[in-house]
Amino acid sequence: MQGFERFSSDFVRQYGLTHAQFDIIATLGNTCGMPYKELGQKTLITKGTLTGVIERLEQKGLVRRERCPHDKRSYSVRLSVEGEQVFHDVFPKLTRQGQQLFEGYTEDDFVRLENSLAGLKQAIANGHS
Amino acid sequence: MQGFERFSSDFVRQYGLTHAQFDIIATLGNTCGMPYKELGQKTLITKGTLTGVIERLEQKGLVRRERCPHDKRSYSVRLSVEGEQVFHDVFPKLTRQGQQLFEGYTEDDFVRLENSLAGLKQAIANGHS
DNA sequence: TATTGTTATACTCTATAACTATA
DNA sequence: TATAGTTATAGAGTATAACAATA
Repeated sequence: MQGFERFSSDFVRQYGLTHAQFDIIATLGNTCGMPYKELGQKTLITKGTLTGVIERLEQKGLVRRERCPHDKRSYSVRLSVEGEQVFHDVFPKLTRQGQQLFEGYTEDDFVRLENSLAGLKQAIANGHS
Repeated sequence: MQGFERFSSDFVRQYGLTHAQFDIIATLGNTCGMPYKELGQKTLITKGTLTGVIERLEQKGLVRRERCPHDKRSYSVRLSVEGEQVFHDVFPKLTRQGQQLFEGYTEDDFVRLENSLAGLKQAIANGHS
C-alpha cells in the first residue's frame, strides 16, 4: 500500500495536483457534476476543507461551479473542459504507468489477484462501516 | 487501499497521533534508535519536515534524542519508555482490529491472498525504484 | 568542501465551530 | 428549525532553500 501510495502520489504531484485535488477530479470524472455535500461524502473531505480545495481547483480552471436552480443554497461542481482533459490525460497515464508494474503477470496471475483483492475490498468495506 | 487507509488512520488518530508521527513510531519500534537521516530515508519525510515531526513527538514524551558521540552533527532518535508502550499497545490493537476484517476467511483464502499480495508488492517495489 | 540537522517561507490539508443564506 | 456552503482559527504536514555546526 505504502509503495503504491508513493508511486502514485509522486506521479500526481508532477501534474501540480495534491492528493485531495486529485481525489476531487477523480470523483467528478465521468459525471455531470454534483453538489459539495455529495462530493464531501464520497471523498470524506469535510465541508470547511472542501471550500478551500474547490477554490484552488477553480483558480486552476479545472472545475466550475454553478448555482443549483432548484436549491439556491447549493452549488453544482463539475469539471471544466480543461478539467476533463486532465482527467482523461492523467488517468490513462497513471494506469499505463501502473501497467508496467505488471509486466511479468500472466492472465492467471491477474485473475487470482483480482479475486483476492475483491474479497479483501469487501472485507474492508464491511469492517469499516 | 483507500478503505484501509481510512480505517487505520481513524484508528491512529484516536491515539492523538498523525500519520507521520505514527510512521516514525512504527519505524523506531524494535530498534535501538537511528539518526534523522536514516529516519527520513525510511519514512520518505524530508529533513526539514522531520525536525517538526520529531519535535512534536518529543513534546509528547514519546521519543528521545541524544547527540551521537561519534558524529556531533547527528542525533540518535529513539522511543522513550512511553513511546515503546504506545508501540506495543497500538500495534497489536491495530492488528487485532484488522483481524476482524478477515472473519470469514479460510486458510486457503489467506494463502491465496498472501501469495497475490507478495507478488504485487514486489512488482510495485520494482516499478518504483 | 560536504554533510547533519535547523530555520524560514509559503502553501495545502485537517477538524471544528460560528456564521449566512436559503429552505 | 434545519441544511448548504462560508469563514475563522489553530495545528500539522509538505517542499524548498538558506544557514550553522561539524566532519
